[in-house]
Amino acid sequence: MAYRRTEKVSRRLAARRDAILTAARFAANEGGMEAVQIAPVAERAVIAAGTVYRYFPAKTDLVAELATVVAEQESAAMRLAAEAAPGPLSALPAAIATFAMRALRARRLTWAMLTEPVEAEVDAVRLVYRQSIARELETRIRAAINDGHLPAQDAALSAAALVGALVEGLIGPLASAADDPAKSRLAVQTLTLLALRALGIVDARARGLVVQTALPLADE
Amino acid sequence: MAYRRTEKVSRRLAARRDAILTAARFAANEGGMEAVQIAPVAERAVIAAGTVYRYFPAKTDLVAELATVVAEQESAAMRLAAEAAPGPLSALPAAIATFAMRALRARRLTWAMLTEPVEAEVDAVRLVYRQSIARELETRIRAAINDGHLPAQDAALSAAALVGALVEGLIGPLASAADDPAKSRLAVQTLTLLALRALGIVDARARGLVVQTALPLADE
DNA sequence: ACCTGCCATGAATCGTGGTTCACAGTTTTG
DNA sequence: CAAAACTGTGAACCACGATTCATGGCAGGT
Repeated sequence: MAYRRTEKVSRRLAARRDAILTAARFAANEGGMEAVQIAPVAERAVIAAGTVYRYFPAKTDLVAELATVVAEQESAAMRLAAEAAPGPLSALPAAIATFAMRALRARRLTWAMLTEPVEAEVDAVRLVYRQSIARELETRIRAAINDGHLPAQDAALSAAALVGALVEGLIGPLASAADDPAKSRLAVQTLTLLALRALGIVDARARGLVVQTALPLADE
Repeated sequence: MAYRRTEKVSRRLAARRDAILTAARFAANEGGMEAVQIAPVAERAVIAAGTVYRYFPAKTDLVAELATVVAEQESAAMRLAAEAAPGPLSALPAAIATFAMRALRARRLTWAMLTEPVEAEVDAVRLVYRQSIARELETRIRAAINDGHLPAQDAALSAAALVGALVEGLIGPLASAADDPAKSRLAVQTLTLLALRALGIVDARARGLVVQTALPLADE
């Protein structure tokens, strides 16, 4: 035996792997999925194209991992926000607005992960992200129903619909929300309100909840 | 001078052009945008690949025309349904449900036209479709607001959000709506209800409207 | 019938981007 | 320091799909 991977080397490898993922993420947030190409990503990570394949067997795997990472981060943020809320009712706007704000901050990435298409393989992979977001919402909707804050409804369907509404309203090609923070904030509020009403909370009440929810454009 | 295009020939050319468009539409509804490839489309239209280029200078143009045609058809259907309604309030569920039902009937096509991505060029072209649908809804929303049936709101934003909600709920990758007509019908109703609530109609009233609206799974 | 163009054809060409691989450079161990 | 095992490189390879074009027909006019 003549070689065993040292701790130091392991760290370097891990760092490089991260660099690749980060580069991919950057690319996606800049030019969408089509920009996630091996050569450019490699360049950004300051390695050779071939090297990428030492870390990921195929591009699909790279994208898959990217989707997983982003999905975890985003749903964690939503969960955190929801759990910080005083009750299941106010947890709803908290989760919704959190998703909305974060989506707005990295809109191209969100769009790429959620909606922008690609080859079938990659598409399948993105399901992960979509699902984790929807599931997070679904959980909150269920809780609110159980507590009697919402009329009975198909929570999964409502959750999916809300994801669609938020994405389309905020970052879809029709979205006007500029980079202007004031406008963004307004858009988030408007859509949160719309989402709450969609779930069956009457307008007046929903407005109250939206106002209550701080909706700060906080940084991570 | 020795040749002038005859009426008969013109007709044949037009027919062939239509055949190509139809083939493309078929392909899109079957395998999404990636299936809209020159060779397969040509084969379906029973012509050679090269011939397609006699009718459309580039694939993008073909897709563009397809998008235009579909957009016109769909928004016309929505308009028709809305105008047949007794008033601006019931025009809303009519337009919404019409879109929903038709989207469901040709889900892959709708998805391809609306959400599935592709190269930037084609993407730009699809905007036509998206916009025409959203605009149709927007018109109805405005009317309902003017008549005092809805609270004041950003009609364009609401319209975009609704398109997103409907698409995501009905034909998104998370949608469960099977081909089972009963389930489809239920999904359409559920989402129409959700959409009405989102616009600010209270649950009970919205339910009434949904029931009123025939929501038949009619054919064109 | 016979020129004169338009029309259709489909094999060949091109461009793009993922993937491979023989070779060069590093690390680890004895 | 040499051998062994691994890691990095980037040019070459491949597959795929849009687009072109030389060629073979067909229709329209004389």
